[in-house]
Amino acid sequence: MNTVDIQCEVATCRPETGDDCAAHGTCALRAFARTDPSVFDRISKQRRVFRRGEILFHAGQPFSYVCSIRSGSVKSYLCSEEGDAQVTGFWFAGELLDLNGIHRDSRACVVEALETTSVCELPTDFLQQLLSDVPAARLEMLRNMSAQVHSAEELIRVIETKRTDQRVAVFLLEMSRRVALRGLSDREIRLTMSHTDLASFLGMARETLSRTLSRFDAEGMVTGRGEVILIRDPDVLRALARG
Amino acid sequence: MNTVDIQCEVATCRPETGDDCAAHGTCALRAFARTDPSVFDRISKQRRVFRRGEILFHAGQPFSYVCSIRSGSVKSYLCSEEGDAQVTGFWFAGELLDLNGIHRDSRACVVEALETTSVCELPTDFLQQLLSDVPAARLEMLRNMSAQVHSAEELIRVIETKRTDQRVAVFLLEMSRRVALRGLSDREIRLTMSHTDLASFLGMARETLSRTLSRFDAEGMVTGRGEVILIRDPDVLRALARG
DNA sequence: CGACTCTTTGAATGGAATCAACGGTCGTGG
DNA sequence: CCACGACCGTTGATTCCATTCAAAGAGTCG
Repeated sequence: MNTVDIQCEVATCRPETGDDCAAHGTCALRAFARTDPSVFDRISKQRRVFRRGEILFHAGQPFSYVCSIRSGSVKSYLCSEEGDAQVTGFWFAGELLDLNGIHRDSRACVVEALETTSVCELPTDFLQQLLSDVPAARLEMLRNMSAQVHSAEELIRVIETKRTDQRVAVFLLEMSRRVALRGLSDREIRLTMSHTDLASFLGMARETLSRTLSRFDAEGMVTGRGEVILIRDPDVLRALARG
Repeated sequence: MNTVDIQCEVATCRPETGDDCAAHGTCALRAFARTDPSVFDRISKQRRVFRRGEILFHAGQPFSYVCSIRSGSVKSYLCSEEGDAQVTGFWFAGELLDLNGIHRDSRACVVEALETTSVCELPTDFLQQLLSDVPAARLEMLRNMSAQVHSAEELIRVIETKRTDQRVAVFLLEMSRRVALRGLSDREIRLTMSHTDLASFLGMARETLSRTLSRFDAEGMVTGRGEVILIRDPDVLRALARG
């Protein structure tokens, strides 16, 4: 068994069950089951697969389960009264979705699959039971939500203080960090979302994003601006992101 | 006993102890002690008072207690490597501070008193114990953190999609909502922070904020732009905020 | 009273949005 | 198999909102 297999031995990530989980040790639900192997089955039984464009859930629906991504990627977005969508995030294997819906017992945003995506669904009553019985689950849940507050505030800081090209640099570096966490190359970024989605997330016009990526390519910082972007010069990117 | 006294009977808010808590039923620590009056004393014993400009804690310090505001107000901010401060939030009576520090066991931001401010400090080991023993505390903590993720995302949406004058309108309405929660007039906004702080929070230059408030005053939507702002025409403000 | 900080207002600059048109890709259906 | 339309991305020209620069005014504290 190699390293990846060892990291995948718990909770949602069991190779022996024919698993497709790509979380590679980053799965937040892992910790929930750490002390009691019997909960493995209960968590891993609740699975679903969505294809590109399919909706995992809509804003306003009851918050009946916590959703964790096994593989693939999704975007979350808000719909204003005027009908225009504001993308609030992109989520990858191992990450928990829509935790900001808990405080109202209903989904805060729409979540849509960006590619074929497999998820685990943890019913909220079972979550409550886990939080009651398993100290590690309590800690993990606190840490996970805390991290989400942190990353939201970090995004605010970037949007408020950085130019558009710096925001793009920050995003590429952040994506690099996230794919590296999952054991993949930190040089190869797969953009499963459209430029329109990404521009919305970064708070700029899609034309501006397009121009920026073109410039990064022309200046040799990255290669490509389509689905795959290769980071050529992380140091220059970091210098730009720093401002 | 009037309504306010009843709302203040628990946890950090007991009039009979000569209390100065202004949370008026919005105190997040309330729920922590709901089922067991004995924890009241333990929570309410840990108090401190800070004067304007004093630091409650610095970024990077160990996360040894959760801090809840009894009365007064504070700002939280990040310091970048270049030394410039980015204000991440303003916090008032009943609100929990720096929950985004939990995931690293260290303070994520600097918190500074904007006026004379009284706080409750709940040691983390005691918090863990409460989360283990008191289901209501678990729920409250989840909801509170979820709400913080939600409000951060809401701020992102506002900053990314609204013009500067719309952001100011949104802020004033949000402040109106928050003071109303505490039983005060929803027409009178006390700005305990400087324009510089507020402009940083809203992602604009302080000159722009100043101009915007002047215009709001001149156009009759509000009165005053100093420490106290009176909302004259909430409907126009709402229409502007909606965009 | 004077030093300091914070706020206000004006004028000029600049960055990003918007408007507009073209090119590429994909899926569909003739 | 190719033509067509829909959608997405690219690039250029123009416009405008907000920042920046600059300076004066107001408030505060020792």
